[in-house]
Amino acid sequence: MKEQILECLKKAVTKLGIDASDANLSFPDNVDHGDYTTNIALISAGKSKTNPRKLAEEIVKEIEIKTPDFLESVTIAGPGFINFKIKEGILAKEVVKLSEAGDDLGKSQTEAGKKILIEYTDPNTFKAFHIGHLMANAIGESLSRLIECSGASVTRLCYAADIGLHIAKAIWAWQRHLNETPADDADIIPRTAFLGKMYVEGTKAYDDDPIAKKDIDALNKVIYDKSDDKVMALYEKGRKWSLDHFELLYKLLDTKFDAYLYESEMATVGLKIVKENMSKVFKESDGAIVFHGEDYGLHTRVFINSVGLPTYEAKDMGLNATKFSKYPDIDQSIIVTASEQNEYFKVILKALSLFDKEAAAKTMHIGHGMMRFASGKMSSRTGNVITAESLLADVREMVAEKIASRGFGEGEATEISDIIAVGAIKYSVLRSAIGSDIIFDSAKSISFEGDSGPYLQYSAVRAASILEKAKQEGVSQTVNSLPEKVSLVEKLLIRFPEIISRAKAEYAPQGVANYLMSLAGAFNSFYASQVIVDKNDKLSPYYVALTKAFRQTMVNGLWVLGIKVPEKM
RNA sequence: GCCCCCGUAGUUCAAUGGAUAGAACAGUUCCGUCCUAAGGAAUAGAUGUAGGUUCGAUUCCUACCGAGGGCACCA
Repeated sequence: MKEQILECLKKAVTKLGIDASDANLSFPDNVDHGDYTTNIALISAGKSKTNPRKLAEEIVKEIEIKTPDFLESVTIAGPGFINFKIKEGILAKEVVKLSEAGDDLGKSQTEAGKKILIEYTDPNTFKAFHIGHLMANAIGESLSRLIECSGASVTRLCYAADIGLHIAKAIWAWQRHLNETPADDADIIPRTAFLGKMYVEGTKAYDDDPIAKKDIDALNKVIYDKSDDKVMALYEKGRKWSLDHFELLYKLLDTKFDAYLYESEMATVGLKIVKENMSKVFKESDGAIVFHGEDYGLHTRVFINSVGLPTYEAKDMGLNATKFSKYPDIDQSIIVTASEQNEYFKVILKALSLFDKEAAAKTMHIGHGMMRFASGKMSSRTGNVITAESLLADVREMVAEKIASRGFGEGEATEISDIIAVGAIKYSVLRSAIGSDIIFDSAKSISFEGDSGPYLQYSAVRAASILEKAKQEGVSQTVNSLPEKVSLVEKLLIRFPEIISRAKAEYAPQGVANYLMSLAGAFNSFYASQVIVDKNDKLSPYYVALTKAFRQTMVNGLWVLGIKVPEKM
């Protein structure tokens, strides 16, 4: 319908000598204004210095020569907006169609055939998987799903830091606490917690004690060179513990990576690339190999340090090359990290563009905000972090208390608690613009009411329970009568595909989150205002279809956010 | 010092340059024979300051104030 209105609008303005490329249709903020609106008269009146309302009148006159028959009215409002109202009966018919759509609702094929690589989460072995990683994962997963909705195929990559100074710090401390090493068959959480503690201790020693610093730097080289079996045994053990733990979390968070890349594998290839491009891109400076970003309005960064080890920068060069050699036919490579790396990635992409223009053009960095405490930044260096594990445990416990009186079996209760806890956490991340920081105080700041994940899940669950009742009461599946008037629910439902495609175009999952909130709110008002399942009401089959369309839209929309809907809650 | 981001109700967040700046939480009131009250209805409350561009600015530009991030051998 949108296409038909737009075409009709374009025809009308072209006749009046207005550039049709300015023609646009959007959703008015207030649904009373109509289903679609255009500000074309305002735009072109500005250009040609004419009266916008008068111009709008002329446009409407042109449109009215042959108005599409599904339109109720075309009116002018405010300073010169042209509002299109679709006949309510048509909207109702449209919703009945939506109720039969299923899992494809909201999906398109506009990007079919495209291959997209997306890297996110990027945890560090030997360090805690904290709520910042959880945030990164929620955002990356949602972006992946938005892209999948456009028909493109998505390859999810996880790049784990498993080499570098942070690990030398942890192992240095570990060597001093060998007798405290947890057993391999101990629970995974205390094992990785031990590693995190070692990291904090090693970092402190590195900063405070010059001798320890020297030892740790030397140990770092030993790890890169794999020159000491005892050290490597600790390294392998700790690395495996961390990776095993991450895997458990991915499962809980409903992320499935297609491939894992490790920093340790990028060192050699990264060194090689930097050395190959020494003259034109990288330069020697104080014994290190650097890229002079200043020449491009950026800042200088070290790619190979003065003892010949690749820094994160060089390894990123290797990572990038590996991505394009492993997946030669990709159209786009997206990297999602915290926004503290925004400037860093500008430098990296500039350097890359100087020797591989095509790869640089296909690569995009998306910076997401950071989880912060009201008192300041989280820091895994000092151990001032909340681990994903502890947040999940706290939130799960809050959910468990809420559902305790509902008589679920133990297994069922655990499953429901997981789904709701993860939903509550992910929603609290995804409801905001991804670039902005989130102030996080404690699990108490995760909401279960109002603008929250559980509110959305609850609305969908309640809709499911209505559908169940309709089945039991034998309300007819075929819709024979349609209402003359529709509610806000119908008007919002038909927007869903456009909401998804816009969120995808802008890499903005919060557009979906905000939409689902409005939709759920509209449905809950509708739910409260009338009985949906009623055998004596001839409109009941229609209301049931509406509920079905609502339920499916919620399920699909929440899927985009990486949030599951439980059977009951 | 230089560069980048951000300042919206008491709080946490929305708002492709457009119409009366939306929600939620907290506050004050209501709604329990009804499909799950994690719900619904009502009420009060906000664009840091000063300019500029524009028919129109929360949105763009400038300055100031305030808060964050980044700036050489960490990741």
